[in-house]
This record gives sequence, structure tokens and C-alpha cells, in this order.
Amino acid sequence: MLSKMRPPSPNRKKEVRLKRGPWTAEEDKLLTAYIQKHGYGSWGSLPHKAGLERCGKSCRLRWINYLRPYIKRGKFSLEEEQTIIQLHAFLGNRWSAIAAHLPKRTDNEIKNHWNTHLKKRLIKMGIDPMTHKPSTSPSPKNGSNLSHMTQWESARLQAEARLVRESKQVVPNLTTRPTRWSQLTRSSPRCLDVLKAWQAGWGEAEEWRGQGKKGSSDADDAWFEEDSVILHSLPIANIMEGLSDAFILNSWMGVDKSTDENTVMENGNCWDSVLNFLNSSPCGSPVLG
DNA sequence: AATTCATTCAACCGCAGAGCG
DNA sequence: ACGCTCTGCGGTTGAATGAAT
Repeated sequence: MLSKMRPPSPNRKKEVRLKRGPWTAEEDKLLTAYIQKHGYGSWGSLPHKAGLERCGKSCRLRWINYLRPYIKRGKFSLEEEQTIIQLHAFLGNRWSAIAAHLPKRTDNEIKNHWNTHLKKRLIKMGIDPMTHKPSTSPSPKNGSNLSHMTQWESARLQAEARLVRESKQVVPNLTTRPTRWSQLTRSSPRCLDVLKAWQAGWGEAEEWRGQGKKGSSDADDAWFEEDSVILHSLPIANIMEGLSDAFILNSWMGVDKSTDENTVMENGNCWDSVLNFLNSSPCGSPVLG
């Protein structure tokens, strides 16, 4: 498309015409071999050293998103999708941060999956994928909303800070179940309510499913075929714990009296709406026991 | 079988922040 | 303090593929 003509790349100055587009098996081999031998870093000079006519950026991307060992490719599991949704509710479009809690997935892959699958599902369920609130709820464009957004961001940052601290302490044993799972469930972080609604929504979506499989993938099917919900990944448990005090207790419940009352109510009600949505659904899977 | 439309995802771009001289 | 380079991130694109007509 000519309308999408891009300005000359910064690399254009160099005499070497850098290759673009899909990587060939040969290029993959060269890059992998070089990194296995010398390690990665210094992406600017790496392509030349590795004998590749690619820019460093392209090499880095290829390595990070495709060639790196232990990359898990293919269908996202139910657990992974739930993790993404939960994390997105708190982190927003911070794909690298989300990817940090799905060690075998790349930010690019998660981002793609969100945009092509998860976002659409949430919309279909009547949930705004950006706010994770029911999209039917009023969305005031006034100052109070802005104020609450500040509050939201503040709480989020606190939670993240705690998350980072704690992850440094517990990450080494990723296979261990959270020892404080009972606390996690007891505190019932409200983001899990979205998860509930999410699942309930799919119960409702059975009808849609019956209409045929247009637009649905194998991964989508997992949502219907998977009955049990696994919610014991350590990173998530940590997040929830962090959020339970930083976010839930401190901010979200409207402790800040300076916030417009209606806004507080609205946000409280929004979650109630989600719960109502859940309760009215025929599919009440025991997410939180 | 041919064509059109929709979806997916690898790869690209621009930007921002960190680090360094 | 400033400018430069490198790195990483998020948004976007478009070729490939699949589904529908």
C-alpha cells in the first residue's frame, strides 16, 4: 500500500541494504548459532558479526519472540488466558509486565492473543476490555472520573512495587503452589470477579457457540471444554496478595472521601454488576470456592 | 473452482528511558 | 548539562491463511 509508505529507515544511510520481512531458516540458523556461541547483547553489531543482513532490532525481536529457548508456542491454555485477563485488568497494555508472569510466552504473543481473541471475547460478554467493567455502565467524562483514574493508577503502582519486591523473594521456586492461597481466596480480590464473569459469560455464550464455529478457534474451544479452573500459579497469587492491600483495601473501595461519591458508587456497582451477571448465568463454576 | 471477506500473527515502526562519554 | 547510542516497549501493519459465498 502506497499510503503506508514509511520514511527511510535510519539504516538507509549505511551502504549495506538490510533485509526485511520474514526470516528464513538459514537466517534463524545463523542467529541461533551466533548467540549460542557468543551470547546476545550489543544488538547493533550482532548482525554483522553473525553474518546477517538484518538490523539489530530485527535480530533482537526474532530471538526474543521466536528463537529463544523454552518459548512455548501454540494454543494458550485456559490458565494462561485467565492469567492474562487478570493481569491486564491491573496492568493494562503493559505486555512485557504481563509476559513476565508467563515465562514461556512473549509479550508480542500475548499482545496478539489479547487483540485477536481475549479482547473480542470480553466485548462479546459486554465487558469493556480496557476497563474490565461492564460496557453498559455509564462512562462519565468528567473530572471525578479522572480523579479516580489517578487513584487507580496510584494503587496499581503500589501493587506493582510490592509485587516486584515479593517476586524477588519467591520466584526461584515457580513450581510450588502458593503457600498463602487461603489468604488469597479469603481476601477475594475483585479482579477475580471479572474472572468469574468471564467464565459465566461463556456459559451464556453457549448459544453463540451453537451458531457455528465461525470466528472461533481451537483455543476458543478450550473455554468450553475445560471445566475446572486452575488458579494457583504463584505469580498470580503474589499479585493478588499485593493488590489485596494496595488496591482493594486502600483505593478501590472508595476510602478516599475526596472522590466524587457517585464515582465511588459507580465503581462499586460496576463490580456488583459483574457479580450479578455471574449469578444470573447458568454457568456458575466455583472459581473461588 | 474462483473469488471475496475475515482472521491471525510475525515483523515492523516510532518513541522513551537508561547509560555513557 | 548535553547529545548520542542502545535497548526495550507498545502500537500497527500486511502477508498468509482460512472460511464463506
